Amino acid sequence: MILLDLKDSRPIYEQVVERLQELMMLGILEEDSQMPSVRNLAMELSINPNTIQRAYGELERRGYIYSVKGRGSFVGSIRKLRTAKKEEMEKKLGGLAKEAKTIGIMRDEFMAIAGQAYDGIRESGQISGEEQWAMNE
Amino acid sequence: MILLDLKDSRPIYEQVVERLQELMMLGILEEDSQMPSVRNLAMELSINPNTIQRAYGELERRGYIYSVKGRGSFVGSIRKLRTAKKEEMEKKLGGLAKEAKTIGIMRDEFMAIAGQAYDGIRESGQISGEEQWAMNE
Amino acid sequence: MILLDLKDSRPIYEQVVERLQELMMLGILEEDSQMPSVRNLAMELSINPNTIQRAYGELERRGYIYSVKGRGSFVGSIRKLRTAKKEEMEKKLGGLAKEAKTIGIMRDEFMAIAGQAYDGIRESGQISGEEQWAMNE
Amino acid sequence: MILLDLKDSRPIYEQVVERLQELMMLGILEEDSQMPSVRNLAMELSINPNTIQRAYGELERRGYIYSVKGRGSFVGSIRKLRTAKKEEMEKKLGGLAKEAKTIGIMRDEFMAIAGQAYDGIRESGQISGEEQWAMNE
DNA sequence: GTGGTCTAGACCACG
DNA sequence: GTGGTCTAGACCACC
Repeated sequence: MILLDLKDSRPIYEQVVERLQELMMLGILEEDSQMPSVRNLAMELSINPNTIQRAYGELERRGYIYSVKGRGSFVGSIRKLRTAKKEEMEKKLGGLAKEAKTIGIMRDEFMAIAGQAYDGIRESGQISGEEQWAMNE
Repeated sequence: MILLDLKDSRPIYEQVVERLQELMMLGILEEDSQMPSVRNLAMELSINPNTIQRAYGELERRGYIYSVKGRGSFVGSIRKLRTAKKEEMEKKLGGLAKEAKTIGIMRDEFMAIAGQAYDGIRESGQISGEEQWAMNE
Repeated sequence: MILLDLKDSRPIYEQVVERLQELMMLGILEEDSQMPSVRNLAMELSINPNTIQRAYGELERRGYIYSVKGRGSFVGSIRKLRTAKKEEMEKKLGGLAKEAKTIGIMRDEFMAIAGQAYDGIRESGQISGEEQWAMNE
Repeated sequence: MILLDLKDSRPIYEQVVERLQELMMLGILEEDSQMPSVRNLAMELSINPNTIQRAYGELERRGYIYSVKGRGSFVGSIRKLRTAKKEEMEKKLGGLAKEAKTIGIMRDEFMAIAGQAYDGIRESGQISGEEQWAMNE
């Protein structure tokens, strides 16, 4: 369920955070259901529990999960988060648009690229062998 | 010509790389013209020559400049670079589109956001048109 | 009578302690009356008896209740407790005042904030007056 | 300059965060000045660098400092933070007021306590021997 | 030298 | 069993 790319420059804990967010957005991790325990998930991904701990900390700070000592971590209210996530995306798109302008890409061309980007998504980065497979739900 | 933001979390060499790319795209640094020398540029920006060295290394690796031993570095073929840069942008947009899909944003909505992003770019304290000069070429 | 919020980050035993203190302050649990037995209360709240045990331990340590071996736990002298509780609050307020001073808040401003805090307490989704009952005494 | 109370139940990194915030608010750590390095501060306080790292991470997240890899950490814009801090304080006071109401403290009494708290601040918790002294500026 | 990430292993509070 | 904190020591990217 979670693929780690050890070759990726992004830190592992961030990859975990992002992937778990996706799983919630997709409804695979349901609201108020219990998250895998820090230790279990760490074992399944063959990484250190501290790394998972940090990922969970991030998720809690961002409101995606809530944790209770001695009981576990649980999926938070997803509806509220979806809008926040959307705003975040708008900001990223804004940055990209700005970049496009500086290299002389006009509006029409930019929109064309965007449309084509949305339509033809071929799994970026064909699975490169070194990736790890873990956590079969 | 180059503005460094020391408060920016991005490494300095990366800021230099990006800004130099822009200057080429805008035609301010012309094809086959000579780049400023490493030590000169370093002095003008008041940063370590190693940092410029690294920036130039990056630019060469990406094909933006070519160096001739004993003579200096020169701007590469801009036309080729512009297409490369555009492809890079397409890839980024693709990633964003993929992300949008996972949280349930449909095509129409995505395009609307993209258009709005291109049109209404208000950047906090942006100096557009007449940029500040930290280095006179 | 006691509402537990499993989503609250505070430990359950602490929620129980606080709520029982309130019930005494409000006179709902009367002086020298018998407290519910550990196992009864645990069953009614559907939580582990150990948790109630710990809550009672805390209450006894703080002087809110006293236990008689073989007979049970009983509510202590409320008058004494009220003053203790008030002192505790004074200490907290003192800490807050100290903090206020360090960031340059003057007396007038501090008092204004305090007054406004006492008057306008709008709690999100607060059930005031007729609270929900999780346990009928 | 920074006192750690190892007996305090609050985690060390949090004590460090709070103390550093105070030092900024008091102007002892000036805007845009460089913070002590992670390793140095850790050594001076005789704690693990990771703990300082975490404290700095918190401070950066909250906007109190900004960090640049390879250069160091620097004090951020304090003016903006002061207002945020004040709002946070209002919230705390609100919680305290609510608590006061539940135990039957009326408005007049609450205000009296608040005033007295602001006036007579005797350093809470006389230095208890076990505290550590470190980081003489 | 700097900050940032990760691992390994430990201890604590909570249920 | 759970999450949370801390230590010790390592490696990396950056300047």
